[in-house]
Amino acid sequence: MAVSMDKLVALCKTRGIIFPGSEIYGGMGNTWDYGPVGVEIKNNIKRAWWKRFVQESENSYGLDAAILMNARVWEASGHTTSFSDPKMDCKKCKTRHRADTLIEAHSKGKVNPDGMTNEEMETYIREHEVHCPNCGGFDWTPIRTFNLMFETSRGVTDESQNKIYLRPETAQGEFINFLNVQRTTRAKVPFGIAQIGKAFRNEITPGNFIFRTIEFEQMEHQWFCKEGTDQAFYEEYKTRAMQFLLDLGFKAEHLRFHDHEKLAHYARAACDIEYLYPMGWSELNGIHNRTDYDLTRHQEYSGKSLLYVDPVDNSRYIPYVIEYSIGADRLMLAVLSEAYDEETLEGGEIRNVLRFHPAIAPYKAAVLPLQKNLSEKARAVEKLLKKRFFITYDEAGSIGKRYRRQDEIGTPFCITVDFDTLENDTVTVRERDSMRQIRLPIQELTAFLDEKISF
RNA sequence: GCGGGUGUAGUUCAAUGGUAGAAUUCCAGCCUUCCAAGCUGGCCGCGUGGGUCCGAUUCCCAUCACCCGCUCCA
Repeated sequence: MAVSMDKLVALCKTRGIIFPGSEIYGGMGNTWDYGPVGVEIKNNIKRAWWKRFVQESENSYGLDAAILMNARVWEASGHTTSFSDPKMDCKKCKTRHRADTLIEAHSKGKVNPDGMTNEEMETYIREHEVHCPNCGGFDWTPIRTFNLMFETSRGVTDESQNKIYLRPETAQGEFINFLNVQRTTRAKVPFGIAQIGKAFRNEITPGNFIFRTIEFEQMEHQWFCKEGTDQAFYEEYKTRAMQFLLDLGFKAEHLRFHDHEKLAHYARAACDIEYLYPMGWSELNGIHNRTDYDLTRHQEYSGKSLLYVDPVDNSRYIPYVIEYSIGADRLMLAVLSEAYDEETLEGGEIRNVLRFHPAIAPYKAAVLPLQKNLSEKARAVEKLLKKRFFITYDEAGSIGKRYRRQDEIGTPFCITVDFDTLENDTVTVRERDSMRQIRLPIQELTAFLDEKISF
């Protein structure tokens, strides 16, 4: 059953998963704060990804580069000049359009506006009489560009200010540290650099909850390889990226590949994995063959050699890069949508259940005394398990109510301490999905949970 | 950013130009031996800022946020 975005947002807010940003000041568009439960889920997602793509991955290394970088980085990457949308308004029907999209559509793809300046695009549209696709009118405002990079400044006085940017993507951190990582790890091509970090885009956007936000977190794995091997690695990454999602518990029918027909000028191949979000199919992650474009540009702009010297045959070359990139917040949204379930009870009442993979669940288990006068023993069990796992404790209300509270935030196991526990040190372990109960000795709980939550 | 709509406890929803009411959640107590039981008590609200008015949650303006389209892509 597909969940509506409204319900998901409401559940996230009431259960401490995600709050609207700056709420007490009336909010701040397209920003969201992860609450006590949400931050655990998100961290678990990031941890699972890191485990798969760094810890268990062949020849892969982590990195955490600075958000603020020398502004020249963005000149080299092309963001300073081209990372802005050239927009024109139709004066007749008041709709806004992208100039480059208009040109592309008008020429049926024969003209590539990527390299055109705003003046050239305006001239093209005037000379070819490109009409408004909405109302058919031909009365455009001049192009206005919206730079998508957040600007700030370095320097304490106005006079000494230097304009710098919050990074609009994390990838450049991997590219500019390519040789640092390679030298210090003595890695041989092919090897990978992974990074999880925040990026910022000053977009004018409807958000769709955490799908598109002005501040977001990317998880990226750049694979540096020799030209000629690139397309094989590209295909391999498509498989790996898909397998990761399936292992997290995504249903195959909620995922699909989308190969890009239209490629960025530097790219050799590009493909997305799309997910069926509450608002429809949309991108979850991207895999791009970026060729040697990025490293070549940085070599050119920095004046520093970024050649890799093959220690075996002493050949020198700039590696090709396969980029695998997935938005942590988008994956969070997808995980929440996928986990969301509604159960209709006998009385017709509907309750929510979040069915996360146990590795992703915020709390691995809840410790519940059957009655309040068992709390001392229950607290002891909680204390024992807390050393190893993220555990919650609840003694308020009936046992059934407490089971369902835990279901709603996706806790996979409830551990109930009852009067028999006092006699023989065993507890009831109730599983969220099956609602089945088993009896386990307290000393076996750690091994039990360890096995269940592994990813 | 443009066009349309909406803003009342944590949530769902009332009422009102004269000090906002319910259900539920939550908290405390009683009760309670495994799937939202019951009883008693309690906490919490008119998005923000102006204006009109003796008086504004209510009328007007602005602003902010959210929803639906345009737009966009990690």
